[in-house]
Amino acid sequence: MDQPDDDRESQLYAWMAQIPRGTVVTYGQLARLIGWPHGARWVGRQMGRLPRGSQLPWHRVINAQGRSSIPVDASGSNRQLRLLQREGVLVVEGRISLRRYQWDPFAD
DNA sequence: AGGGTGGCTATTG
DNA sequence: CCAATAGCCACCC
Repeated sequence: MDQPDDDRESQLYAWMAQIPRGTVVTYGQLARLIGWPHGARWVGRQMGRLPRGSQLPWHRVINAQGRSSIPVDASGSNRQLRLLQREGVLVVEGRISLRRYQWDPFAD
């Protein structure tokens, strides 16, 4: 039993919109939240295909190792990590402590 | 229609 | 800690 791509997409966006500033989630976590436990890779791909001009916080989505999965940009640094630091997330050796910063959607 | 490829992950050594 | 491995599955030729 599967569901149309549009549903998964809108569910994904809905969850993303809730991720608070200064916190992060993992690809796998989002996949589970939309009821698709093995959809982590698809989630990752979607991050690069977000609607133009969307305000969704793609940068708050990192991998399960607490690292950014995007390549360094032209300036030689990682855009995603810069954005996260700008909102107060501590990045040590290119890594973020999930224990400290991972968003718990059910803690509210 | 079939095989390669990821913005992935949990597990194992 | 890091690296290799084996699952995963929509997408894209």
